[in-house]
Amino acid sequence: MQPDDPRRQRILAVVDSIPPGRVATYGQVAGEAGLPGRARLVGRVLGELAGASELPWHRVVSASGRISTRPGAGPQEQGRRLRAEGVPVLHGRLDLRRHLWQAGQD
DNA sequence: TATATGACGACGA
DNA sequence: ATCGTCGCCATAT
Repeated sequence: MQPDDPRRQRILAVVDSIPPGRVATYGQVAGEAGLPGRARLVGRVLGELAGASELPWHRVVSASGRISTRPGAGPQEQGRRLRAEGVPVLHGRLDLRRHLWQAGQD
């Protein structure tokens, strides 16, 4: 996946549009990016950011309302950032009903 | 060329 | 609610 791959560009643009205090699922981001059914691709792209980004990558969670596990301190950091903007995270979980981003509604 | 492995998700049991 | 299974597809080996 090249840095200038249009799919990657669209995915990052969608992530960048998620407002503070709200979260989006991997599948939701994929759909908004014009890549329905490619949730894994979203996770893959975010993984390549490796924190070296200003993008709100922490606002992307799984469809089950959980912070996806991964090696390292990523998950903990994600929970920390979400709580910092008003999204309660308990045991790696949060209430999607309450914080899911309604695309195209800001 | 072939298999394994994921920041995933929908479904059925 | 939890667990397998399967579809998905870019990368790594």
